Amino acid sequence: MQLTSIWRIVGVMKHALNQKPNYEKELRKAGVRITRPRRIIIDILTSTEDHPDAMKIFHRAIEIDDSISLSTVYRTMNLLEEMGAIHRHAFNGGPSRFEQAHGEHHDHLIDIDTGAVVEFKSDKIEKLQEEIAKSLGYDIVHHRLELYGRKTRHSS
Amino acid sequence: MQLTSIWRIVGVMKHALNQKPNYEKELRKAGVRITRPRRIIIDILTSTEDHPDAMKIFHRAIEIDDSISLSTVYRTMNLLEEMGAIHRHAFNGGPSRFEQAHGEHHDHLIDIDTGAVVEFKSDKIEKLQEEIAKSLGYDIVHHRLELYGRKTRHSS
DNA sequence: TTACCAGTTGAGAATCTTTGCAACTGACGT
DNA sequence: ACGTCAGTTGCAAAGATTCTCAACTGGTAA
Repeated sequence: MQLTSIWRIVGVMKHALNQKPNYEKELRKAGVRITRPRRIIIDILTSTEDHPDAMKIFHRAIEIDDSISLSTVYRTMNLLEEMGAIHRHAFNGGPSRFEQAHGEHHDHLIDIDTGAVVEFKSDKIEKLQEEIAKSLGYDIVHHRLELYGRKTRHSS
Repeated sequence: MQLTSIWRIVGVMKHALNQKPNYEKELRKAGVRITRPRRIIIDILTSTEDHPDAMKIFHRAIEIDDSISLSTVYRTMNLLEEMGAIHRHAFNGGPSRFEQAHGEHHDHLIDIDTGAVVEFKSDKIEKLQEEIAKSLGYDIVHHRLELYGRKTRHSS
């Protein structure tokens, strides 16, 4: 898998660095209260490699503290998404699934046949986005870029 | 509002041209059956300027044919979204709202304070997307780019 | 360490969206 | 025109997500 200067596969870095960002500190700095349910949910998200949906997160959470409610899971997912700490994916009508943002922003390429997600990042695209927003009179707070594709068929 | 070569505001074109794309023909060509409910829903979408949610579309639809069901509205919205004929927007937890794609693909800048949507298109960004997908071994089927921003504050 | 209070939670109701299935209907060939 | 059948539909039920509100609890300041 080759890397060029305009983008790189963040998934690679993720495993290479293998260190959890300190979300607690970050969130606190942003004025978010760190409660017991939130700490547990964040722990679950930072220590998994898959893309669980709300119900799955809920089940893992009540194993640690069975007083946590599903509402809180949903509320926390929305909060973390707004804070940019996690990303949400939705495949053909199914429930939303989440993954941590690994501290760094990145975009997604979704395989429409398998649902597999490849993470990548392009500074060039981000720069163009800034340009566009500026000329429309806006400052970008965050963005979402999802490419939906299918594996290239080589001469069959 | 100035236009440059890298992007243009599609919303402007929309009003300037003011002509409905012939979705029926397009969809038929793509192998989609044009049923009575679908025709009605498409008519509603192509003749409105706002961004109605499923319930609103449903109510407008049953005024024309009261046998149409809400499920069909939802199913049709999903179908049209997959076909690229409409776009879906979701603001802070509320129900999804839809708008026709005006035949041409375009991206969105969403004002996080007001929910206002500005449509734009950048060929440069699309080209970069193609490049990235190709080097990851994929062909892009469609994509979604949403910028979330806030009006730039000028020297106050 | 304590009291305070705005922000958060749990529980369940409400809302939004998808699904299963039997009945129905476009599109196509005759 | 007519029959056929895969694709659609309406309905009801299930599933997913948000909301309401009284009770609770982090963070802050005395």
